[in-house]
Amino acid sequence: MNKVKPRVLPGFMELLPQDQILFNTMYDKIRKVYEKFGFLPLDTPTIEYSEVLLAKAGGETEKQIYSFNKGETDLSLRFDLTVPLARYVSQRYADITFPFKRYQMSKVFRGERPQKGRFREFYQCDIDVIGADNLDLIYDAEMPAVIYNVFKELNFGKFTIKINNRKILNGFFKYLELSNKVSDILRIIDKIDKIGKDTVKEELLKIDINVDNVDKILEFIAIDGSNEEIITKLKNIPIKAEMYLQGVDELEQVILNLAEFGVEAKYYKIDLTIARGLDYYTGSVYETVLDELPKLGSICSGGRYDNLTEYYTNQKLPGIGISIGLTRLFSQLKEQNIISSEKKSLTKVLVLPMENVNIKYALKVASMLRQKQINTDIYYTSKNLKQKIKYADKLGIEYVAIIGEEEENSKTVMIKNMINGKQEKVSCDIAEIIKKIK
RNA sequence: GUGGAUAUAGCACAGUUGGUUAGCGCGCCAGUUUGUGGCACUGGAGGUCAUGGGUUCGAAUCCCAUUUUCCACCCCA
Repeated sequence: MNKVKPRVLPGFMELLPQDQILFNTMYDKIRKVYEKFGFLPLDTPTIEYSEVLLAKAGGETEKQIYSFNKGETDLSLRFDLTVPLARYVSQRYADITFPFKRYQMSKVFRGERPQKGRFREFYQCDIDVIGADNLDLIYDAEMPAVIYNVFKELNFGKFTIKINNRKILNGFFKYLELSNKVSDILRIIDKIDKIGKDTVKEELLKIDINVDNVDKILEFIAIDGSNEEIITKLKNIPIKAEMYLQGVDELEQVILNLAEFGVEAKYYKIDLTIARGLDYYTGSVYETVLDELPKLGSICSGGRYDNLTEYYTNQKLPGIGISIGLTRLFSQLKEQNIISSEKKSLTKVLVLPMENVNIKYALKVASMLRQKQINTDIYYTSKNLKQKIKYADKLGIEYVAIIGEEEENSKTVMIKNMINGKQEKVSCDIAEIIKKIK
């Protein structure tokens, strides 16, 4: 009989248990920090009506979305968690308490060519705050504060949260009378870290911006210094457009507030080249990089969007959010050996009943341990003791509880420490057993 | 969508100008040890050499096509 070759689609990450344990550890750490800041869990459907997901989309997003039909219905797999959130708050406006803070950590799907660090199915770990009518500027500082706490907790080394404000860029481009090319310009300057100043200049010239303005743009986004110095320089530029002034003002507030959130100053930095490709951002924008691994690019990004729900409702529901691409982050850090899998099992004690032993006794021992919240497994398969112990060894299980005829008759358990090889017979009493495995 | 590579055992690979029965390592199974793992030794299973066609006395090796996967661009997490 011809066998079907077992395989998974390219761009879909699938892990061995030891890697999955590591992945889940990261996932749990992120979730805990999100919850610590008051974000509520949300789980929207993986599949939505195409018209809902595509309400706003266009261009690249639309090309990359997985769509299909079931009967008469046009369906699509979600390609991010932000659009479903916009749908959710628009739909459930009456039942939600605002400001609505939610987190969602789930898989999203994008039908693009997979490559290094680029998946077609991947986890996004999002937090967003949605306000009714307005959303206080304090949240623009809370977002990076949460990021700071997450990456401190994950402990991958020094990182920098780069902060900018779209209003500053938009105001500046308006001042140069380039308003009709804003999204192209943003996309190009956003790549400056990757492609360099000269290529950015070339590309800007290519979209018909005159040399004079190209130089002004490059000069503007190159403004550098301490956060305070950058703010001062921005204020000294004689642009009177309200949007620009408002952007500078917001950015200044965010920087001031961040200190109040207890974020160490060296972990955040104003960077005027941060533009973000997505065009729905309207205010603060963020990108986070690991200082030691700049090649990974942004490991967490987001920003403020004021109009994302306009396709679903007349209610004004401004929001702000950030997203960690966990699948990419995990795969890249694993490849760079920044993180490595240590545990192959979550079992603390493996109970090994010998042949001829009444299984009831083994089950009783396991139950006692489980009642004390100790992860316990029993090896049921009929094999010799050597193989059973080998199983524990291969999975890195710390303790085995050997139960043979001797133990059963004397109501004892042989507890063996697999790390140092020592073993000792103790009476079948949970307190005695716990003493041995602590 | 554009460009460049790749394909040999479960995994990672070697395989000479084309030459008998395609190899090594890891992993897997068993034994040396029937109540004790890691180490060592011994043995074993596992391959239509991606697929199809061509050249040749003879193809994993050369040619063509298809497929696959990877890398880069675009875009993005």
